[in-house]
Amino acid sequence: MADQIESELLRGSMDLMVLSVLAQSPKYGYLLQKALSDNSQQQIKLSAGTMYPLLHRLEEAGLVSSRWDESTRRRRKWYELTAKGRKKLIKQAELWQQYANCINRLLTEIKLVIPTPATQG
Amino acid sequence: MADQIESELLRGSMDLMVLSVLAQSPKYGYLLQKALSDNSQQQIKLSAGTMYPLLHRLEEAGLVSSRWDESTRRRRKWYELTAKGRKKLIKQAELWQQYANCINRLLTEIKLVIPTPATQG
DNA sequence: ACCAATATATCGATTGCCGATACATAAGTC
DNA sequence: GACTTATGTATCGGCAATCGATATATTGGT
Repeated sequence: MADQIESELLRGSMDLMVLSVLAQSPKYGYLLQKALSDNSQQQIKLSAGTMYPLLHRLEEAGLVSSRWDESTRRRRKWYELTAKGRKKLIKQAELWQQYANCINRLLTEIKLVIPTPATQG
Repeated sequence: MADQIESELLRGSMDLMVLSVLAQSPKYGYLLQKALSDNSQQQIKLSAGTMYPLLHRLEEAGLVSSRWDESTRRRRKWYELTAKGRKKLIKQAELWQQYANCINRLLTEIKLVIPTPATQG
């Protein structure tokens, strides 16, 4: 089916996607990769080289917190949203809606896109 | 009203926006800035430092062609889409739709997870 | 004479993305 | 036993996009 989405378009919204997947439930990195892939019909692949630095940045910014789990056979670092992270997510989601509406309006004007009812905020 | 959209989210789709605005009609840089701003309810600002290199890249890639107009009092460099540029735009627009749908699906799902905080024990 | 708007352009700093690489354990196969 | 694949976290270097600052020049208004 649909190919993986070009990285060009992804730039800048990886944070939003990671935050939204973590909002569903806490996850460790490897699980996050799978979840994002599954949730996007395998269209969005988050490489390890992108993901781990990203998670570290999110933690640095206080948007997620992490905790090592050594009780399992494989050591895993679990991440979960902080209260700050949830607020940020909500804000970023609203921003995204605005942004997407802008682009859709542009594309609609040149008739490349069939107008869809505006997504609710 | 709505603020200008954060550059974070914009990264990677400036090409698409510029191509779509140029698809409406040929424009020179300064006019393109105004058009993009107007078409987005002043939400998207394309700085000169971003735009000119971007236009040069698009030309380099054969997606737009340029022509100096010296007949007016101010010299202007007009840009218009090439056939290749139109094809690229159509392809990018489709890709955008896919991408936007992915994100929207993610954001829709978390709304089930983040309802009102009232019911939380 | 002065200042804002128009018009194009480059440069450097910053940052995000990603392939390559490294390391380690676990599970399955020949 | 040897080999491969999957799981799991992490860093590094290269590449490319964004943008503020800066430069240059003309036009129009007060």
